[in-house]
Amino acid sequence: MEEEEAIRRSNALEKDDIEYLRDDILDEQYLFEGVKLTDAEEREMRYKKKIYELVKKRSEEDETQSEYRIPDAYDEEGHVNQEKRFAVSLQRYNLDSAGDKMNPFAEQEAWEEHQMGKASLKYGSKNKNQSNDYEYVFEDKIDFIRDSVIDGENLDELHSELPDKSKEKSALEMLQEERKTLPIYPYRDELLQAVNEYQVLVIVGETGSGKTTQIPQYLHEAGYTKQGKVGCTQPRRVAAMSVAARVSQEMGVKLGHEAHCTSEKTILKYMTDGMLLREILSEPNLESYSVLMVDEAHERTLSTDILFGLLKDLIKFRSDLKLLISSATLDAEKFSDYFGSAPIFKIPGRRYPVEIHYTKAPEADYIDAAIVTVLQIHVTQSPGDILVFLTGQEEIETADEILKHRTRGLGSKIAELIICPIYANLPTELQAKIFEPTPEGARKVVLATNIAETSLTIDGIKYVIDPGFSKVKSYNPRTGMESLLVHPISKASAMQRAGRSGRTGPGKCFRLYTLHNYHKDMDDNTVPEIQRTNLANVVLILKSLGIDDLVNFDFIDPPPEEALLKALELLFALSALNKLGELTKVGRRMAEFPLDPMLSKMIVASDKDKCSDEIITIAAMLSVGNSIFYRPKDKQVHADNARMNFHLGNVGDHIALLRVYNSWRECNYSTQWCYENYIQVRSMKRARDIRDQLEGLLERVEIEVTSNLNDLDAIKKAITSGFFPHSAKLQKNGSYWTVKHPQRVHIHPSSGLAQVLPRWVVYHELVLTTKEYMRQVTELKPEWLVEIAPHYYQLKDVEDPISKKMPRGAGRAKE
DNA sequence: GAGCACTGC
Repeated sequence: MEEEEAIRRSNALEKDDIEYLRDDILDEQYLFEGVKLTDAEEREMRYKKKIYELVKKRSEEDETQSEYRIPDAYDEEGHVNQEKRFAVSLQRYNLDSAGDKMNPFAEQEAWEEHQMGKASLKYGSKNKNQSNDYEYVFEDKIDFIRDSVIDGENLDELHSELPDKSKEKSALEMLQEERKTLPIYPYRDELLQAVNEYQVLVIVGETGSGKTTQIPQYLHEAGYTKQGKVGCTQPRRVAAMSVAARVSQEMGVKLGHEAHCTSEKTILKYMTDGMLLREILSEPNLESYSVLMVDEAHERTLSTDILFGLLKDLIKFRSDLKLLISSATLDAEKFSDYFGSAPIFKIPGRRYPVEIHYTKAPEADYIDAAIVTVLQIHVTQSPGDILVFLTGQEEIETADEILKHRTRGLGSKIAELIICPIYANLPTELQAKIFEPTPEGARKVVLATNIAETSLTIDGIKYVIDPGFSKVKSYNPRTGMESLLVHPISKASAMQRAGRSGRTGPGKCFRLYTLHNYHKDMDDNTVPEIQRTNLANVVLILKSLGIDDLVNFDFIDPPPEEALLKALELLFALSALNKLGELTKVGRRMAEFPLDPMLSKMIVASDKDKCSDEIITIAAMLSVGNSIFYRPKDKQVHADNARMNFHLGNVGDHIALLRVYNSWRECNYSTQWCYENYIQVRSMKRARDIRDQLEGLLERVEIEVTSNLNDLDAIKKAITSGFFPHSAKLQKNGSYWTVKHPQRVHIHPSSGLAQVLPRWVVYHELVLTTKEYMRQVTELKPEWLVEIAPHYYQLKDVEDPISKKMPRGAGRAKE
């Protein structure tokens, strides 16, 4: 009976299932060797082995090649470059596949060998492998070598000087007591003296030293706020807001008065770096400030880099302005050099030691390696949660599935493993799961993107698994194409990731690459954003500040000259600059909007077509990005159907976005409506915020808010006024050819027009993934191009040889 | 018929 059933089931097995099955057997044998199984468990195991043997035997008969899981392709712009991935792991992979060709059953043999090894390990050899230098976390698949320990800092204080909560104290007094326990407190007077003495100071302080909350308060206490505000910039909005809230609590004032926000009385202001940048536009000398602190400068955001250039110049004219640059250790010298050898002031952080482990040999499949490592930690290491860094949503979903599968069925034999995925596009309700405390006896494993590297901290993490990759946005100024590619992280990122394990106690970090990889294949620092992004917006801001010689602007790291020229070229085409490179009236109006120039131009142009109301909605929706539609893996069909409702009539993606927003507004910004239509509430709220802001700005540039919803052509024309450089023409084979700077592109499959293929389109952006895709596409009448941008398009550009052969409308699906 | 790290205005 059991035999027959096994044969029947083995016939139905897919390749993936076989791998799962084998993994199950291996897991089970490894994890529970020596543990007495119940009868049922033993039967189950016997049964699984039977199926596996049957499948194995059959595959031998078929003489099929055994398959090794190939590491994900590392795509480069336009092609796949395997070599560029960690060379060593590649080497190993090549060796393996060479072996494959000679022996199609290599994998099966390896499995048998493995089983043999198991038998001998049982009798004691396991322990012999362990020594102090080599810590074998598991002998099975991945060997780790303990390499170093990042020392903890300032720990005595942490234990001894906690505030005495036994005495009766007011909340404010308690907060004041707590302030004194921060690592920065003993350095207060020394720091103030240094600020007094030098105009620019580089402050090096680990997270947890209290620098962000305390330094502005110290400056206030020392009287700097009598001459002007103390401003402090953060790369992220949430950080700025939460710090402001904390500080106003400590100062015993209401948020928005003494700390943060805009009123006359504001003395401490926490803001994003982008906000300060825009403030310089209206107040070039920043007269209302006496001190500026650029926090988290090592993150090198686009705005931080621009601020550096502007502030370096500004302090020459404002000798009374104090500048503090706060950074993590690695970049401090560089900042100091840039600001004329400014002194560096070091503040210890509050961190526990972290042990760093490297793999002994490179791992070709890092997802698999990460999963194995999770299971090993779970079985062999003391309690504490695990954080795994992966590159994207898809990887996280895959890892989630495999982990669930592998732990299922183990039931009560191992402690519970709670799997929590986290990435930016995950709906908020699901994100909350990672902050729930782990129940007694269970262990939490967080599968995260880079979001966990800087943007959020999770308590209770003791183990970090770092495969060493992340997705990096890059920009090709020649083609104007953006791409999001998997790339090895920098050493600085690796340190940051490791540090995430030592926040609440001593931690361990398992790096799924070798020490050799770390030294040879990883850059010291991540390439700053300014060198891998579209600079159109930056150039417009600098131009409106009267900075004309951009090539010689004092960037701390200059962007590629080609990117600057491309940006100038675009601004000229949009009529924001004249032939002399001077800002025009249109350009001045555009600069008022905190958007990419093509979006700003679209808004400014909407005045003419009397559809500014619709256009600012579209601009807001486009700025939110591609996180409007929610498409869970198990409900893709429903989600796609819901999405197509907004595309009825093949109106194009821009109008579809407008319909989404208007429908949401009509039902009173209902959350329920979002759920029903597979729309992300969070993104919609953000779109609403941006839209409100844009509406306010319309008034400033004296554009009336007018609605022209019935004339879709007017709306499309306004879109074209901003995006005419992004036009493309259909080719016979269904691909498109961009009109200027010709290259082959395709409509992204998520577009409502992907099946429709209009002859002419205007697109929002080009992205390179598996192909060159246009994302957010709307149909266009070619004569508009000549009408709207006669300086850019001539009749010959839009003459359409196809149209002479095909009647109008051919090549399109029925509407 | 593909796939999207993060952030900001």
